[in-house]
Amino acid sequence: MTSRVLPFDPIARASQLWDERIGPSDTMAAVTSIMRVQQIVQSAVDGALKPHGLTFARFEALVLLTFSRKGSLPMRVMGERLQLHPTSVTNIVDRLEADGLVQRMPHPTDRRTTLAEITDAGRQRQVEAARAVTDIDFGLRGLTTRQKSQLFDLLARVRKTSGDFTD
Amino acid sequence: MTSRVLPFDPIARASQLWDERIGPSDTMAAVTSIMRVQQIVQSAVDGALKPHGLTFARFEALVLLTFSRKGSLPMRVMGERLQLHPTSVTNIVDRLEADGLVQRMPHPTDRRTTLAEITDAGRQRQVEAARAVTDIDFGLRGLTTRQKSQLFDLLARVRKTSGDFTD
DNA sequence: CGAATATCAGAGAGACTGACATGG
DNA sequence: CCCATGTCAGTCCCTCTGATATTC
Repeated sequence: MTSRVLPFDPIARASQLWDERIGPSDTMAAVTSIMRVQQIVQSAVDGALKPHGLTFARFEALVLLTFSRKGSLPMRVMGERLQLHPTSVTNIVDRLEADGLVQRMPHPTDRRTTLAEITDAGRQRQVEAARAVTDIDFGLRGLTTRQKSQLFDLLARVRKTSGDFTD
Repeated sequence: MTSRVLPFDPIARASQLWDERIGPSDTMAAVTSIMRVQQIVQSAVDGALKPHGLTFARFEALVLLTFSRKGSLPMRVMGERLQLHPTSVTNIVDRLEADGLVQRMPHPTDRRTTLAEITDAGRQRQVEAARAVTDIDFGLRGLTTRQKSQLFDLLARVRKTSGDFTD
């Protein structure tokens, strides 16, 4: 990882140079920061989930199914909610099913669609995994509850403007 | 991409259920949002850079070299600044060099280290690519300058707390 | 018939591990 | 001798494209 502590903020420095030589740097600084923090968080979460045989994407799928009324959802709906490519859904459900955490079931009325149903083992694993990630605060450190809420609000604007949802 | 507009915010909904069934959801909501926005931005930026034969990672490397005093940096330093794994630096410089945008040079005094030096073609490409990404605002839409600055500040706290830098 | 759902094969990206050669 | 630097081979995860079978 070349995990070394720099004596200055590399993004702030790049931002300053960008401003001097290219133009307004507010967008560039925000975007680069998002990229880096995503990397920090992803790495922390994946590390915490590894002992439980999950990645963040698989964990999210498991949580989504846990939260669903019947413990099952059409694969297409999973893709919508998690913003995943259809082939990614297939892949993720493959892995979860291979581990016995999820089971593919036929849809009762529409024979095109496949339901992914969480198993008892899946529900159990979800609880353990949720504890693992909350124990490390999802790798998101240094923010108060209020600041996390601000962060969420700012990012929600971006998601909404980008067409993820309306409301 | 299953690019469909949902009539509600999927993260807000998941956050509410998380709160009811698992515990405080502020961290989960913030982290999930970061993941999603990173995906939005990455996809937009990579799309804008594709016609120029660059990815965001390669673009960042090119910019870093452009900003350097001598137009060249040791690979190790590039890894530090861009927070990249040594093998990723090798990979990225490989691609840039294959496209003639960068040139590997021996270090004048330390024969262990290799310098990556930007070429004239590299500088030119960097200018074109910078225009391409700024034209689409790096895919970061819906925020004012002030909000982008807030976002940067919040994320800088996370980066600093996670040990990216001190100052 | 056209559209929707899911799958598969194959490509590309970057991250990481472990091993290695070279040199300070 | 130990450590630093860079490379290589190989694995993993996710993403996307294009093609396909099935069903609505």
